[in-house]
Amino acid sequence: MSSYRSDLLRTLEARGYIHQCSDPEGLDAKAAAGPITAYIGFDATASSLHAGHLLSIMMLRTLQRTGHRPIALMGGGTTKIGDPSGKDEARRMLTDAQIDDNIASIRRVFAQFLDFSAGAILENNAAWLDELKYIPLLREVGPHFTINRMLTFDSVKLRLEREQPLTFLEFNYMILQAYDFVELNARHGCILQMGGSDQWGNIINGIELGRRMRGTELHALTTPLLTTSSGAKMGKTAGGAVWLDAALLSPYDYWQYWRNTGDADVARFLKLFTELPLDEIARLAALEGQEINEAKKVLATEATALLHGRAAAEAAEATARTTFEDGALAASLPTVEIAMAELEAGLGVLTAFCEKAQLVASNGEARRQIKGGGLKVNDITVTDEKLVLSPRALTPEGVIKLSLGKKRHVLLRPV
RNA sequence: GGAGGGGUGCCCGAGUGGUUAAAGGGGACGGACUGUAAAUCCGUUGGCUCUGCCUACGUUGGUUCAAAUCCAACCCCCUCCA
Repeated sequence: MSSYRSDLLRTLEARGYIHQCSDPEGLDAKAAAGPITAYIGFDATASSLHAGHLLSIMMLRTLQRTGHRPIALMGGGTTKIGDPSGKDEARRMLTDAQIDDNIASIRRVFAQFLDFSAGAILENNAAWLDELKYIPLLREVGPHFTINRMLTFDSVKLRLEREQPLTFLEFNYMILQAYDFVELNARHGCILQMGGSDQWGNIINGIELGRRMRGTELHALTTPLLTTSSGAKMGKTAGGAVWLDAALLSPYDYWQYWRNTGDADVARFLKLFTELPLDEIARLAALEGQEINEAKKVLATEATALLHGRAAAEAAEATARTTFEDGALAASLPTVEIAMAELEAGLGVLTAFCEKAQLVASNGEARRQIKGGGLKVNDITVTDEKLVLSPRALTPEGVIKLSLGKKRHVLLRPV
């Protein structure tokens, strides 16, 4: 298997990043001969990237670490179209302003993973797509695409087969993504586009277009579609998506996400989402039973360190240790401040959990959780929804610990 | 423009006048078991000032003691025809 000569492909292969590659030998030869430039495109649909994007981000990072040049392409232009791949319905239209906002906050994530002072490039395809003129584009690109072939792509076929509407707007997406590849080749000598396996069709279109328009040889490399071993898509958790933004998901919660990885996924995730040497990972992966929890902690800390920094990662680990292993009260748990006067006046449990701590979405949910034994105050299960918290509930540390289930805790601190 | 089909809760999907906050499944959350895992089992899954009230089955009106269910108009989607 490890017949690759280039450091890049050897690393990607060994760590499990490769699903499909258009021309492994050819790409390997180029990567072995000298630095290559490769890109991955990112939608600007949401205000932050989430754990589902992490695989792509790590791939760009690996690229740079093995001596090549990564381009993170913001889809400022293509997001206005909407990729129909894998979707039953067109997504709602975003305004230009929303897209710009999203891009601004997404850029910050890349600053964590890539070194722009060392050659990494950040582009936004709005820079060229917005300027395109319809007729010239049609004449330049149109002849290279046959409708016959476009209809065979999964993204299109799926919609047609399921009798779901596919608008002309979305139908154009693949053309623009193909155009991006050719444009990046012209601008930066980019010869490789990477992405998730669902992007294969789109990437191949870019390769074809490059060959027909310019006679250049381009390459595709996709990652496996990442699911947990239980089949769920990556990147969902109790509170929603696993955002790669401390403002949307705290480093502590991010650490918790990785800490709760299923046994069957630990080795795979260590290879994909940390930069530990493979022999160290092999040692961790060999742990069994309760000991595998050690491997999960390493995974959580390493993954968190990449995104939020080593200090934040270790702080999260320490908080978790105090809370779960020592059963003690960690002052570093998420904390919500309330007015002392409010507490003195008596604070209803429902209000405390819902309005203050926001552990539950409504008073009704708080009631249900109480009936199901899911809420605790200072580690004592709440049995009466009419319970009123007063300053007497304060622990010696001067806080009240509210818990939903076993894992989610919030401290109320009167001020 | 014409003919037909369709729009139900987070998602899928049943329901064609009252006992329907609405079957079933999925997902999600909680509990038990554990190892802060998986699998399994159990419970919950619109809101509130909660033995009651309010909001909800594309939108707006109407019929009726009573509508997701009947009628009208409108909006959107699909199929075929022009």
